[in-house]
Amino acid sequence: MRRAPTILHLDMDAFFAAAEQAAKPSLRGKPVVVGGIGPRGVVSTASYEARVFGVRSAMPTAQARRRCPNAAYLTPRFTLYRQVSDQVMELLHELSPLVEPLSLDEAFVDLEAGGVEPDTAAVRAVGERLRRDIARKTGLTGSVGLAGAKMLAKIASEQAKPDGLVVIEPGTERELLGPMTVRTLPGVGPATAETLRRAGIHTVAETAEAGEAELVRLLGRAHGAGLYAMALGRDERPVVAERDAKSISVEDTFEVDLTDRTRVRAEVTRLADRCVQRLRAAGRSGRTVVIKVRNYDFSTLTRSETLRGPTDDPGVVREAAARLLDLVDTTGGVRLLGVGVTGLADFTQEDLFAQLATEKAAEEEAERERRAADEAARMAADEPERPRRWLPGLDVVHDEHGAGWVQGSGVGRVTVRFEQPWSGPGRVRTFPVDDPALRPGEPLPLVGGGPEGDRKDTGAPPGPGTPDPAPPGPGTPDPAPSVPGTPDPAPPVLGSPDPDLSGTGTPAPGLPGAGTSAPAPQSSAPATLPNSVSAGAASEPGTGSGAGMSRR
DNA sequence: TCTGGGGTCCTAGGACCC
DNA sequence: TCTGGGGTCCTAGGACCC
Repeated sequence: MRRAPTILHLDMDAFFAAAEQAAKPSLRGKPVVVGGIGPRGVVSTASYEARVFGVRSAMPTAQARRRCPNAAYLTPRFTLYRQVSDQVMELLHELSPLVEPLSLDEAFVDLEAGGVEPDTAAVRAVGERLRRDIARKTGLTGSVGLAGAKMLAKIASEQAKPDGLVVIEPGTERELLGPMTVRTLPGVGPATAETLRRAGIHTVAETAEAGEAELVRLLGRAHGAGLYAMALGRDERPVVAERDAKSISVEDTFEVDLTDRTRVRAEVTRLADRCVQRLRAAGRSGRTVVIKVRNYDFSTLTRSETLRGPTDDPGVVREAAARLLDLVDTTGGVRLLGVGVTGLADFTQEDLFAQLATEKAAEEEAERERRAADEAARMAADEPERPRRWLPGLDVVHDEHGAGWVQGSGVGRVTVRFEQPWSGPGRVRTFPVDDPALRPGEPLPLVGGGPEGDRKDTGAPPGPGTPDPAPPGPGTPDPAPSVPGTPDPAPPVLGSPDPDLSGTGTPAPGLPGAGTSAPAPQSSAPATLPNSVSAGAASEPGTGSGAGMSRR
């Protein structure tokens, strides 16, 4: 606990939704919900306008739609969010070398390590300047908390929201925290709160009064002791820059539960490949392969297998995942599948043992065969060249009308609003979904684009050569002529009424699962056989879990 | 029309070793 | 031959966070 509030916590306000509003002028000041669009989607972020209607993060999107039918429901555009996040993180690094990102929109900064004078006036000035810089550079707002400890800085930024700054003066924390609910403390979720409630503990002050021994009894060693310290305002955790990832995983929830075992196997294979792609992109390899299965009744289980050495070989991960799947009964229907890798290392098996060129060549040959088999499997699993899915919110470019975004689609049509971050609200046009003039586009920068911004392919060419009779282009402050009466009298149905293009990039439901998914080719991977046999294997199929359709 | 996707950390039991 | 004790690895599950 420092004697000056030199730990800064930054939290961008309604980040995803705010970025969408900055990108899409017609949505400014209106309720916007970013998240899963499909029948099983959940809300990632709701704009403040949508929160008024009770829409919250983690709420099922279906429920959000009931509460706020007129909001724009948009699929997330992580490419954009990452770009903006990079800009923000860059600003933070100008303050100190010690920056600890918590997510795309949140980070701690150790101002003391950045040489900022350890007094309230100085850190406050730094915080305010940061907020101005963020607004100037990204067009978005962020809230800043300053305190002598991480936990308190985070609580401060929460209190500062939206678009504010709060300093917690060292020495005042116990008084401040005392009356707050235990849920304020980091690490206290629904389960812990319920345990504490049953013990008559509701506030932070009551948590402190309970004493460490009691908390440890209730919650276990680590959690109890940690919580007790937090309740006293004690938090010595240092700000740590860039930690290496410890696991990499991918998962998909299906719009309709999977029952066909062949299809389940094909999906696990796809997930294994996606997981390895990410693993390789990160330049890592992993030793333990994990699969995750969520059943129709939401019960969830994992199975894992530790290999003899780390691998980034797609075939090896696929085969391990397939073996693990064999341990699981999926007859009731599968809602979600996941594949992950843990025990990450920075090297691969080949680096260590494959100096021999012959071995290397064999490896590559096997790899080629796998890819071919893969391709065949994909064909067989009828995944034709990816039917174009116009998800609401995504960027598009039209040959004539330029850059815009998908407002909705269905019954063979797609509705696009043509506007850019720097334009006025744009107008809406509808096309056949297979209109060759319409292509997916790239996110446009929120700030600094614009007519003179010399963008290529934004479809907002400043000069001549804009055949559109009434393009909402630059210099045309045109407030959406097609929508008279400013506040969208009939807010276009955002999101899609059409079930077949809902969803999150998961395959369309109702595929006949015609997968004659080619059996994986010969493994030939002696270096990565399982090291141990799962102790639980014997008790697996048929018994307990299989029939366990109880609970809930 | 209930409940995403990507992570982290902790606990607990069994195996295995000394 | 009434049975220690610690340490590490592996597996499974759960809570929590954004």
